[in-house]
Amino acid sequence: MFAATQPVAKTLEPCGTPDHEDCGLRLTLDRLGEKWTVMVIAELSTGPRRYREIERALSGVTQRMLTLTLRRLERDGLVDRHVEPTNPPSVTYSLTTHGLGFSAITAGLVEWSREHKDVILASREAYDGRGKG
Amino acid sequence: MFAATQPVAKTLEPCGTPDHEDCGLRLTLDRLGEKWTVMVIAELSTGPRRYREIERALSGVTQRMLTLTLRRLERDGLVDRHVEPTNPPSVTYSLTTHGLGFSAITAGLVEWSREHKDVILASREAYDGRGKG
DNA sequence: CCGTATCCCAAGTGATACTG
DNA sequence: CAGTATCACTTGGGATACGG
Repeated sequence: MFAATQPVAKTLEPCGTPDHEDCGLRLTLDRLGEKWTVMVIAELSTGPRRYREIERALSGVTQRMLTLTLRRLERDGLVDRHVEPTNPPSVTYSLTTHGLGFSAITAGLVEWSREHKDVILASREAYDGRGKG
Repeated sequence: MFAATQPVAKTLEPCGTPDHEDCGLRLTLDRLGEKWTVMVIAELSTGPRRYREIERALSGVTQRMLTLTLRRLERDGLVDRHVEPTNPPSVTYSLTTHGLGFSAITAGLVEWSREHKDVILASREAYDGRGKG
């Protein structure tokens, strides 16, 4: 009960310096900031999926964006792409070991978001409700 | 050693559905995706700071972006803004209890990023190095 | 000291059409 | 099935100048 008024999360400090680029945080945030990344990771976190399966799971995604997202995740070594040379071809995506660790991080994010959704929304309403007395 | 080939992070699945907007993940990701959010949180994670102190700590930030970032964090209830009506005025920012929890989440992100920076960079180089034999 | 107001550009994204 | 190509739009963010 004493920590609330006096924050003590030293872990974060080294990345607030001018040298923050060097700590690699931007690499992660750039990926995370993209619209479909977490949902793709989420879909793959329960097992390998084919392109079409991911597309169907992510309501609203365009082929362009799905492919872009998958390519970037593959480039960063988070996702593995396997092509079965049938006709028509069958392409399967899965998380790498590296990607699996990433999915654990995002899982914490998802959980926190779900738990604090209402707090955030309420806070916004209160904030926006100012302007008169 | 058995988990690497068969991912099992069920926690993520509910947010990959078409109803993903409802889980509040987007609220968190929108904030996180912004360029200066994590660095502001990082700076405040070790204690309250005045506007000018944050500005100096975040090399390269403009007043416009710093103010924008702080306002959005305040609106979401993550940061508290305290004005001391001196002349000239003194404004102090600090993490709320809510924000402190958020900083814990981002701390995990920072740590993971630092540990995997090299893996990501190497993976990119390997990926980009394709095109010939 | 602590902001706000404008302008402007680049990047992320969506829509749509086409292909091996 | 699994993409690629093109275009057009919207938003984030930097530069700069001004104000209480």
